[in-house]
Amino acid sequence: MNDSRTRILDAAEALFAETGYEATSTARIALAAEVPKGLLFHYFPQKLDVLLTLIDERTAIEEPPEEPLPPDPAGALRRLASRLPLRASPSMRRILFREADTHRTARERITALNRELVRRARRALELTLPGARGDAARLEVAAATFAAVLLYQENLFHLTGDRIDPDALADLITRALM
Amino acid sequence: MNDSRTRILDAAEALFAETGYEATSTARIALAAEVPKGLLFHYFPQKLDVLLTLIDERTAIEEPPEEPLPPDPAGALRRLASRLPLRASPSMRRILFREADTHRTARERITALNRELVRRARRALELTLPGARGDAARLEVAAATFAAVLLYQENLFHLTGDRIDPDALADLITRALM
Amino acid sequence: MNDSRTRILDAAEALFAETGYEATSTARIALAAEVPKGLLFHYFPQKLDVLLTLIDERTAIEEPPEEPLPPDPAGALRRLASRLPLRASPSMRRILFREADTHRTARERITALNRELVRRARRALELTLPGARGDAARLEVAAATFAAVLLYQENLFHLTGDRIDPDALADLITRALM
Amino acid sequence: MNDSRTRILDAAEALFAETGYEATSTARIALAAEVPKGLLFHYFPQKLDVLLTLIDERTAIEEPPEEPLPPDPAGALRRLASRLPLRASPSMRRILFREADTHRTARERITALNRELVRRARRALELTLPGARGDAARLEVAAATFAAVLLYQENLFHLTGDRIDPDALADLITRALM
DNA sequence: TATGAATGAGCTTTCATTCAT
DNA sequence: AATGAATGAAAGCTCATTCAT
Repeated sequence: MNDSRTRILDAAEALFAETGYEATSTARIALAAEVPKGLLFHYFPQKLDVLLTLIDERTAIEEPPEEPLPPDPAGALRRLASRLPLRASPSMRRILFREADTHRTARERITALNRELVRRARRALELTLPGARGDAARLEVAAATFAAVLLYQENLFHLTGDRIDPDALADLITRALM
Repeated sequence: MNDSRTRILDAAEALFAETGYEATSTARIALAAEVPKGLLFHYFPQKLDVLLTLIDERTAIEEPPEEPLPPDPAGALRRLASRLPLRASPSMRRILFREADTHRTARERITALNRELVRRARRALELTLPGARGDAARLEVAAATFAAVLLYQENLFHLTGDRIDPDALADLITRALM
Repeated sequence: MNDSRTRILDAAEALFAETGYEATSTARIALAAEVPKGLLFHYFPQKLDVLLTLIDERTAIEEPPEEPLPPDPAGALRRLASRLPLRASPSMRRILFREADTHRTARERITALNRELVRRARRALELTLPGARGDAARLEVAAATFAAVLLYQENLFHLTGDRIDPDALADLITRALM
Repeated sequence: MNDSRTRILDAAEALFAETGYEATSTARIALAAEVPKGLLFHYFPQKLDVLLTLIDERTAIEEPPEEPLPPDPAGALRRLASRLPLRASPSMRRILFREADTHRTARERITALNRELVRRARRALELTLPGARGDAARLEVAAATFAAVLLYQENLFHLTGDRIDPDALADLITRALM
């Protein structure tokens, strides 16, 4: 139901990801969505509302899952690395990172994502390396580093082309704490 | 001499950094540079040329310095972290990262920066940790991780607000290799 | 209905005829048509489309009529001369000839007009001068000459101011073939 | 001597012929002439002066030659047809005809050319067909027709592509008067 | 909801022309 | 005579947005 609205958002998602928000005209969105130009403004009074709606409805920071973590630190980090706690299509991820510079809403999502990622990494390390708890500061740095690399990959990998193997990363971080 | 051209580039640099390339009109650039609109196109036939010229003339990947590295790995990494091998103002850095998604020239600079950064980190670790040379793969991951965090900071720090202490990072990486 | 589009074409037709395509600005067309500047580009994405549409919609090469020709050659040519097989206003005719040099579409129309004109003249002479059929080459030259003078008048008369009387022309051509 | 001025005129001649006066910018002329933009305006205060100078200096209507005409009418016309009494390069001829619609100076040259052409044709026919002198009106039409076809060829031949053989034309006109 | 014509501000770019050197 | 930076009006065109139907 409400086919048009969805088609508009689909088209905008694809175009924003490819060309960027500013360089995408509402006319092009309507054309790609096969919807009359006027209808776009029926659902989204301003062009900006299309972007905000996309971020609002098509990106979400996930809660940590219920399943128990693997007992070893490398395994725990590896599982974390296997999937960012961000429910969003590849297109939406690109949009989120690209527009974060200029749009608060996108920036807030990324901040939340970063925070959640660090929190999970910290918790995973705390649980699997009880001995390391003594040095809380070092553990924090390890968690932040882990999160930074994952977000770096998400954001800049398609630019630099070099990818860090998640397993090797998990292994590296673990070693630093033992 | 050639005051106007410089003023145009200065104005563009500031505005592109603040608002992004697409959202900055040539009229605003000319106004900020206090030159007539037409003059901008005398020096830069297309708006895009302003951006490309900025990247070309105001960003450069530095060659590694001559000075000897500190003998300890943490110290060597720390010195590396203290300054990216990128000769560019803070504004130009923002522009470089923001436009990398859509402009090949910017993307190539970042790729080169990443490569140079990894190369230096690798070399620093090889020289200061001769024993680690045995495990080349792990050393490579360590170098890449180090570079990733530095670029992540450069790119996303002003978004997430969390900063990883470079000294602690250097320490962490070093530990993982011992 | 669709008043604006027609008004734009009307205004363009008048202005192109008077000043030429290149020297007529879209702003002047919109002003003369009493429509906002933007609307012109709603109907015609490029300025050139206005010209091409005019040529396409407002000039047409006519098919020969059904009515029987007068039995005598001079009469037959005279009727031909009385009306070019070109359905187009005087303004459109001027535009067609003036822009033929630089626009293929206009050139093609004139070529078609020339061909049709020669074809009709040849046929008129063949039918009314059965005896002349023997010298096909001379008849062809006569037809081509007749067509050339008519198109010359159309194109250059308002320049030179001298007009050849069509009846006298028909008479002259006929005499040459007897 | 005065190389620059000549180079500007040469470049303008080529460009006006190819693209038309309006569509040729002074910058393009200067570029093609390999002359600084400012210099053009030193020699020609206005762009229009370039065109007027070209017409003034590089087109001229020729006086009739001294040599005696061939004694037969077809031969006399044939010689006339072999060369228009217009001293001008092919480029200048195109410019003359193309700009005649909008520039009085060009129009006046063509009018003069037409008049001279008719005058010569009339005189040729009078001299070689003394018997025809009786019907002055018919002779006038013949001369005008002859001139019209020659100018038509000059102006529209490269458009329609069909060329009337001058010998056959001379023959046709002659026959009509006998 | 749906439609696409209408609007006008603003965009990038072009241009003829000026002028200090 | 030579030069190219400077000027600003105006060009073609794009755009988000409105609105009558």
